[in-house]
Amino acid sequence: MAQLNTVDRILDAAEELFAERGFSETSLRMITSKARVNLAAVNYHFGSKNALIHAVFARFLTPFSATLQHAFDELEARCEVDPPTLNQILWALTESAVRMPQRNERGISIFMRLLGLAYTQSQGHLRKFLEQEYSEPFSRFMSLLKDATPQLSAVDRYWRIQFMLGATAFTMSSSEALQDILRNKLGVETTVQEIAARLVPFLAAGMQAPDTFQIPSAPDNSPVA
Amino acid sequence: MAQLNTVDRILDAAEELFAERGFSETSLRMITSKARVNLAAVNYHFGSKNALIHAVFARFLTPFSATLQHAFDELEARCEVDPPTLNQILWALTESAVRMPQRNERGISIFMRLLGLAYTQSQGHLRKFLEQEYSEPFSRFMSLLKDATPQLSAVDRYWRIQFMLGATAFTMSSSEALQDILRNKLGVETTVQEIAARLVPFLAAGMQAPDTFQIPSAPDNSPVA
DNA sequence: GTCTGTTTGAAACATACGTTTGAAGCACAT
DNA sequence: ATGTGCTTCAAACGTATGTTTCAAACAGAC
Repeated sequence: MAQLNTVDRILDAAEELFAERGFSETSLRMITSKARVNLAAVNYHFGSKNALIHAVFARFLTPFSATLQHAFDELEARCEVDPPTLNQILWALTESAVRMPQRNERGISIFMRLLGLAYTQSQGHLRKFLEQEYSEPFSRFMSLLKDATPQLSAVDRYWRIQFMLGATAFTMSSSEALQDILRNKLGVETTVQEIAARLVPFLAAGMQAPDTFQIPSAPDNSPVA
Repeated sequence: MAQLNTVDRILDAAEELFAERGFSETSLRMITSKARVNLAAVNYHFGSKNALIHAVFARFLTPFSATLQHAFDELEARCEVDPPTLNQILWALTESAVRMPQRNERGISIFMRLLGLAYTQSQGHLRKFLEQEYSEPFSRFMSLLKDATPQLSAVDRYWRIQFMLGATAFTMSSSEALQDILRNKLGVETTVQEIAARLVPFLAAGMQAPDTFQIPSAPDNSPVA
């Protein structure tokens, strides 16, 4: 690995370790020793561990957010009259992610895994940070989705978006492990692009599924027959 | 809250706190003070924090596993010739979860959130514990899914199962937060049963989506249309 | 060379954690 | 009443964490 400055070395090490182990489970000492940097460097350059977490996210989220805005601009410009379709929106998102310049071949995996962790781990400060830093592309995505699925009620749409996010974040976040399993079991090689290519139709189909047809009733009978 | 014995008080408190904050972020001191129990009681009754985590899972997973096996038995008995359909399998799973006797009204939320955490926060010891304790119902579920989706290639099925798991684990693991957002934004109350009722059609539709229609190539052409 | 502002370094700090200890408390059979 | 086995308790232990300190090293300007 090239000899980078202290700040970047810390960010690289932190990014990788956070993605591997989560935030609370990664100590500053792990980060600084992986980065071959003095322990105090984190607090000197970033101020605190939480600020370092924010910086890790900002480093890839800020350019991604710009790329995404651009992709959405193009999309809306291309189809002036009708709103973009669900497939178009999802592909724009996917392509923006795939096209992001990666620091290494695992870039997308790490990227996705971190996003999943941001959602999943309870870190209140992170959620707050992401919400106030990147609310614009997010709500724009939501708004596009809304126009693309007018047949859905607001509540249905809300939940189905969560399902999409879940399938994506979860799969991508463990994509390396999943690719390994597939290689060992079926002898198949898979790229992240191919996973995305399988994911988008899945999501689109789920998003456009027929209405909820049944609510399970209250369980007043014995759980075992 | 009724005056239970020490072991149950610890399990109740731990379950709730783990679901709220995750495992690493929950200390034994939080647990014992919420349970109004001496700090040493955890190590006395369970041996270690990890063993306590296992016990929390075992308490609801063991009866759930039995319920599920029973539901699968019924399902296979009901349709002797044709294998159970995808919808039937998913509903059997959902109903088994919903019908589990709950300690309180948030029981299912906690239950689901813990399952989600088990997948995402994956503490190594937890994954190992779950795999060797509950591999049977899991592989049976996989096998049923295989028979229900003969039209899918093994690779497609594999990925789509991951997508389903992801959507489920992810949504359920943050179901309370998502319910809060929905309450504040749209003023809608949602039960876990309703989430499940929305999730199943989404999953079934995604699972049966038409074949992958396109693999994105090097990113210079537009994938849309 | 010397000064100046920035960055690194080794060490310590305060705090929180999981775990262990050993005495005290308790219920119950003898 | 006395002894016994299990449970609770306050206190301490050892370790790991995030953070701070302050001197040393460094780089660039004069």
